[in-house]
Amino acid sequence: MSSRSDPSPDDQLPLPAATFHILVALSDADRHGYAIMLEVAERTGGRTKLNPGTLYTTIHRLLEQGLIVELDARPAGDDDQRRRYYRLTPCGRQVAKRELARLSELVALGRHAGLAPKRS
Amino acid sequence: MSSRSDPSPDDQLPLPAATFHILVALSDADRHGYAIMLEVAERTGGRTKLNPGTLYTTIHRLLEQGLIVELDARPAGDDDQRRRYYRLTPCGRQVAKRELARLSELVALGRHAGLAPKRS
DNA sequence: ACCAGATATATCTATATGAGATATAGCTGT
DNA sequence: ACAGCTATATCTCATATAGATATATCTGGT
Repeated sequence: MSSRSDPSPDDQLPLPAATFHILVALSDADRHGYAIMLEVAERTGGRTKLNPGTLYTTIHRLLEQGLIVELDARPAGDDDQRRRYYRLTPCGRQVAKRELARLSELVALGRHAGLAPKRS
Repeated sequence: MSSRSDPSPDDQLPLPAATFHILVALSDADRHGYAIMLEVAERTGGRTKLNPGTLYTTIHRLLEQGLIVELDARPAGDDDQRRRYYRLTPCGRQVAKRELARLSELVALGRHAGLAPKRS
């Protein structure tokens, strides 16, 4: 799939599904990888589960692309040294917003075409 | 990404992006491949364009999965023998609906997390 | 009738993404 | 000390998409 003649922040759209889930999970709090996994499962009512392979390779890609950053310090009260915390960058938030807008249009498209969703 | 413990019609969710676009394009009319391409471009305001590689390989997959069927006869008035027309099956429509519902939940998720889309 | 260009389908290779398995180490409670 | 959960990481394989290319058919102009 291609998206336009792209001189803009839409370059990386559409986002892979796992990527979008991770950005959403980070949109309201800094989290470590495993917490992202749990958060996605919870928010989707268990319907979508990231597996480790997808999760960590996607995290690495997001770091390279500058959509998220790793924090130096753990939040106060957390001394589990294994955890690595990540935060959405302004750029990452921007991309997530654009993707949400795109998905939103997609949904509108489907509805107008007569594909009313069962619920929601 | 995985979707549950699947004894149901959600087996094939989440749909690849191109797949969903094709199903939507077929949801209100029978069309041939090239027409699907144009339809998707038009419905998305030119923002999403299927290229031939993606289009035809996806069509073959959809035929195998029984989500669409190829029509024997061309619509009256069309004598372009190159065209191959496709129609959404009841099963295909069901899957498209489920996918729409899933996307719809995704959008709701993003909104609640504070990612308000710019427009729409 | 001829030709150019658009229409239409198809296939090939390469890359990106995701699933699933496996590994390893640090925590927590008993 | 041990079991089991938490947490990150990596490997291999399958699938999905992009992009290039090929080829045939149709349409309009001359």
